[in-house]
Order: sequence, then structure tokens, then C-alpha cells
Amino acid sequence: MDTDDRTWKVGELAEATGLSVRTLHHYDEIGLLRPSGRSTSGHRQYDAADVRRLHLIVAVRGFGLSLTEVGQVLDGELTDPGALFRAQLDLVEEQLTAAAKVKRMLLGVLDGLDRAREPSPEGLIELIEGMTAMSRVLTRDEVAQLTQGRQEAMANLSEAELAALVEERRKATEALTPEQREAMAKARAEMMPTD
Amino acid sequence: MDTDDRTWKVGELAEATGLSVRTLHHYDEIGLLRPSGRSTSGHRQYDAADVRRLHLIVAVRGFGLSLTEVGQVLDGELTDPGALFRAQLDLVEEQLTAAAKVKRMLLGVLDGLDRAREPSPEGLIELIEGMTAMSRVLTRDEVAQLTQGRQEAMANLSEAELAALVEERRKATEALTPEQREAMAKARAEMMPTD
DNA sequence: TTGCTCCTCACGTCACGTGAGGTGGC
DNA sequence: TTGCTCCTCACGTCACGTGAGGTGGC
Repeated sequence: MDTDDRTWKVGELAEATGLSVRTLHHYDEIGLLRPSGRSTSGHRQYDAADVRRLHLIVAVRGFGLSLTEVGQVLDGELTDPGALFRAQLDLVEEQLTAAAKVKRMLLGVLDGLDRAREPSPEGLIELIEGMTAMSRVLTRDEVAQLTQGRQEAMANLSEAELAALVEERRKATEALTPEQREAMAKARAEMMPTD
Repeated sequence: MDTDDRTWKVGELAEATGLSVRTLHHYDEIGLLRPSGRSTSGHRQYDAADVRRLHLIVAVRGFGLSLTEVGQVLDGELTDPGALFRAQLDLVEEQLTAAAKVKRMLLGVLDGLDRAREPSPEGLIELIEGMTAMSRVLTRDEVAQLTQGRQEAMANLSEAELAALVEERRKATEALTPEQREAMAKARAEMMPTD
């Protein structure tokens, strides 16, 4: 039983797992992974069980859980771990849709930059302004529909806000080249979710 | 020109934008958005230009850039902003594939939990162990193929490591119920990217 | 005068990174 | 004896959250 008896030093374990020594120190500090031994000179000694636990830590951490949650899962401190994983799934799905939207917007901006004859800082700003003003309005409408109780407050705010917003967009559009105008229209189309 | 002359207090702006007062204080502190005025009593006064800049800040921040980068974009400090946005696009695409993988693994774990007759903490652990041991091996193989120079070092490591790994998986599989075994096989299939 | 908003410190968060200064093993 | 690894502080990061204690405007 060679491998069951051998022990790892912190640097060896770091090298083997791709983690940093500091990370292993950190896990020790917070009690997530305490090496089961110390040498006479105080060096950490990880045994096979520690290594196994470390692999589990890395695995569960990969689901996006906090280190506290990782510890709870591994130590069986949760009455319903499934609930935690389901919540995490919801979160990941939100991240996926959010990231997909960001990707669409980035593609829109890059497309606009490509179409611009000569790239000016102002052109970029106006491009971004045009792209996002749209989604801001949409968001406002959605919010207004969802939170009926606050509609009165919304009306007060949107009075000045929407005026400023419309004015902003008018000014911005005015200063654009035809190419940029076209890019903006295309970008808006791209922002509309298709999936 | 009513809206062009009016001025916003920090609380009003926070309410209107959905940001926190603290966030606006923070943007002031780091110089990202300094209100153009202060009242005699020291209260921040944001004018229409400040509000416009704030909307731009929120928009650009939405691309996932750091506040430093947001400032650089808005102040035209970058010779090639397109490069920044392209880098950001790469990052977002990486996040998308990573999140998709996490989603697949979470679905696998949840599926395994559903199939287990009675959910035990040990069963969960073993399920996770089984699911992720697979991807660890795959990753190792890929790394070995990519970094030829380090193959010798890899061989040294994988000797003890792989032995422990195989032993781990054998023990884990041994203790599983038939339902869990089936779930693991299904989970592995799900882990293989299909897109 | 009572609330409400505003102000400025200043510490806390999360998962480590990055030296700083010193000791032990091969 | 020289490197290399190990050790323990301890501050820094990033974008704010969260009180703490006090002042000004309607």
C-alpha cells in the first residue's frame, strides 16, 4: 500500500493539482482543508484522504459555490443539498442569458466600429449610447408593467428622464455618419432576443 | 430649457437609475463621475451632462469592463478601443462555454439525486466524485497533448495520482446503488459537449 | 421640532495574490 | 554552504455594502 501511506507537501500538491500554494494555505486557514499532519519543522503533510477531499473541493467549487457552501456540502451539513444545486442551476441559467445578451451587444458595437469610416472617440460613444438607450427604455417599460404600485413614482421620474433621454438620442443620432446610423439600426435588431 | 438647467441630488439620481447612493459616492471617489457642483452645504449636484455620463457608465459597465476601463473608454484614453471590446468578446464567449458546461454538470448531479432511492450525503459525494473524475482525466490528457515539454513531469505525477484516482473511482463505484450507477453513466454522457 | 436626506470616515466582503522576513531539509 | 521549499504575518485587490456619528433642508 505505497500510495496510501505516502504524504504530500504543500508544494507537491499545488504542482499536482494546478492550485497555488497560497490557495492551499487559504483552505487551511478557513478550515476547509486542514492537512492531517505536520512535520517536526511545521511543514504541512497531506495524506491520501486529504488529497481525495481536495479533489472534491475543486469539483464542487467548479459548480460556482462559495467555499463556505463547498464545506457544507462535503461535510453533510445541509439537510437538502439538492435545493442548493437547484438554486445554483437557476443562477447559472441567468448568467447564461445575461452573457448571451452581452455578447450580442458587443457584436453590435464591434460591427458598428467596423462600419465607421474613420473611428473617432465620439463615434464610439454615440454608438454605445444609441445601442443601450434602447434597452434602457425597454427595461423601464417592463419594470412599469411588473411593479404596478410604483407606477406613480415612475411617471414622475420618467417625465424629466424620458425627455432627457429622447433629447440625448436625438442629438446623438444627428451627429452620426450614415454608416453609423445603419449600424445602430442593425445593432438594435441584434439586441432583440431571438432564442 | 427646463431639464437642461435642473440639477439632481445623489438620492434622486440613485432612485432614478436604480444604483445605490454608495455606488455614486464610489464613482465620485475614484473620479469616474464627479458631480459638476456642490451646494453650499456640500451636497452633490449632478447636472444633465453628469446624468448623460452616468448612463454611459452604466452602459459600458454592462459589457463587463472594469470601472478603470469604463473611464478610459469614456474619456477617449484608448488608441484602439476595438481591441478592448474584442478581448471582452473573447472573455464572454469563454464564460458562455464554461457556464454551459457547469449547467450540464449541475443537471447531471440533480438527475443523479432524483434517481437515488434515498438521498444520503455519501451518495451525493460519490456522485460528484464520479462525475468530475472523468473530466479531470480528460483535462489531464488534453494538457499532456498540448504541453509536450512537460510530459516527463506529468508522467511522474500521474503515476501516483492516476493510481489514487483509479482506486478512488473503483471504491466509489463499488458503493453505489444500481440507480446511481446508471445516473453516473448518463451524467458522463451529458458532460460530453454536443455543441 | 420631527423626519428625511445628506455628509465623511472606515471597516467588511470574497478568494486568494504578493511580497517581507526568517527557518529547515537535501 | 548554496538553493529550494517551507513557514507566518499582513497588506492589497475590486466594487461596492453597511453601519457610525453628525449636520443641513423642508
